[in-house]
Amino acid sequence: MSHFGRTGPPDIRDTFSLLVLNITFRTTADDLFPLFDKYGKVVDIFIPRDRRTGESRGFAFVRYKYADEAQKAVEKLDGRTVDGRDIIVQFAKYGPNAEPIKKGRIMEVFPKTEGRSRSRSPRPRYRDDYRDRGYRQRSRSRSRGRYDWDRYRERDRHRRSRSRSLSPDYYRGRGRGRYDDDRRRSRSRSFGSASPVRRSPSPRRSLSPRRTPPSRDESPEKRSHAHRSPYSQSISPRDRDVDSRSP
DNA sequence: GTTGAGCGTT
Repeated sequence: MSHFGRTGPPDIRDTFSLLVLNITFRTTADDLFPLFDKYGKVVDIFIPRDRRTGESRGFAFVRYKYADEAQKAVEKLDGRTVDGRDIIVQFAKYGPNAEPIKKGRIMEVFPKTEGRSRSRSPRPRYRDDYRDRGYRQRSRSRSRGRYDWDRYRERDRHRRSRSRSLSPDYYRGRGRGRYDDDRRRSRSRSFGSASPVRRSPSPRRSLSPRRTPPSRDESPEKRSHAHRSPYSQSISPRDRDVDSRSP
């Protein structure tokens, strides 16, 4: 396989997804491919990006064809320094559909590792050992605490009075718990078409009655500036050549 | 332009 991430999940019939955390925000699938491919057959690599900025979130998903290979990669690449940062490789806990992995799929199905002390406990919880080392002494302050966001919000308001509901709302959805709730709610809505509207059609207008130019859909300039190729997800640099080549 | 807990797309 040359390129991944063509148009969604290729085929997850018996593939094992590995979650790579702590990767730099600049690390791309192309950088992870050679690393993971060396330890096994990588079926696909996907790096979730942010909808707003489009930047990597700091973690990636590597799909292996075989569990033993995935386990090997986890043991070999877990803790390795990539791009100046030690990445964390572990088996994905949830599936692509925000659903828990079924048993016998990704959890632990390595009869070979039985000899190891890691028979059934691939990992205590998270990187407790890492914390012990003092990797995260700064507490679990998230990426952007309220501090930064507060400043960002103010600054934003000064610029274009961007709807602040966008920032907190978007990040609020990060919790998968809300997904479940949302989904369930959606189903309920189907049941009763005459469901009470919970959200106003134009909440931002109420929030910003002063002036909210809808023309600025979403900083078209920024988007234009973002020369992020559409295959940013794919790790096929050759495609770019083909596309760049003259007719 | 930055950031650092976590779990994913056409």
